[in-house]
Amino acid sequence: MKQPTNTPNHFEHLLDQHHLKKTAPRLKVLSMMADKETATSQPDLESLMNDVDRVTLYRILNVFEEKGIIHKVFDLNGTANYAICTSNCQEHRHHDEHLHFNCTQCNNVYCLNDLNLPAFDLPPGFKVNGFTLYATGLCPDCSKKQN
Amino acid sequence: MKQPTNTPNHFEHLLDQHHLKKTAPRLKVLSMMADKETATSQPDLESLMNDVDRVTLYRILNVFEEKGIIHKVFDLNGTANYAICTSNCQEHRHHDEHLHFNCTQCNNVYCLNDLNLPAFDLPPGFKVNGFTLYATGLCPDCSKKQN
DNA sequence: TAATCAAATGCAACACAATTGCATTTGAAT
DNA sequence: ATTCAAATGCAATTGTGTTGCATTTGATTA
Repeated sequence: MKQPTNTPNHFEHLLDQHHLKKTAPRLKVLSMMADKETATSQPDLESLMNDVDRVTLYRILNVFEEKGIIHKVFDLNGTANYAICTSNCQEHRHHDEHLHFNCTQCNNVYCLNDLNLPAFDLPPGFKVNGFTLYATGLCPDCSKKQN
Repeated sequence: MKQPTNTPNHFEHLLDQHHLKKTAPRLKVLSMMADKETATSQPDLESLMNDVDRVTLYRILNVFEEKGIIHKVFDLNGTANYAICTSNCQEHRHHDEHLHFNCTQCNNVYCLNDLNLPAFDLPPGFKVNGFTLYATGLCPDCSKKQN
């Protein structure tokens, strides 16, 4: 029996798990990011959270990232984008070893989790902790519109 | 017979090739970035170029990137880092399909060009233009100091 | 080598992202 | 209901990057 991952109940459970108080701003951030196929940019989040102070949003994003609830990825413009981690993320040790696809047209960042990445080699001396494959190009939507 | 890639002469040639005027600030940017194993962060560049206006630096970095002379990579903090492209880069079409390694200790970004990346698959509909593998962990230097 | 002119630089001002310190509020525990 | 650390809100600041315009400079050509 699978747990639902995008219900208000799940969000409260998530905050409990990480010993974080269940506050309105935090629950709002989670619900804003859920149900989105793509990561949410900081500017988008800020306008979505219009009744919440900017500083509060930054602090929420920071704790969420530290706790492994969300992860951050920078798009082609250097803008921070945030997405809820699907699984395997722990405090101070993310396992977001998936593919980030950044569309050059709509600028959306897709987190393609179900892709298993191939192994790769590093020169001696480098100790890898985590990695992501970052690809750019056209997403399905923009690819269609192109024709 | 191989051409040297980090001499003042080579830099002038590089600017000629891309129809850019050989100016003092531009040559300085190139010499600052050359001979470095790692990419140079924007803040570092700015303090190294202390006699050059900030705006000029930004404009130089932008044309160099457009022309394919350098490429930009964001580190874990979202700070822009710049490195001279080794080869294969053309205007508006970079081929920086190499590994970027970001050390979590010293924050240095290594561009490991000689590594050939494995192939990977994408869900249908995505049209890939370019990609980089972005890894985090400890670089050889920090890895040594750790023990 | 002097004149010319677009290209490049410098300066002032601005826009936006992100942080810090401190006062106030609030969720959870007693 | 009371309490208190945790979380939020507010004011101010720092840092990154951009825009418009005046000035300077490198390459061209006379």
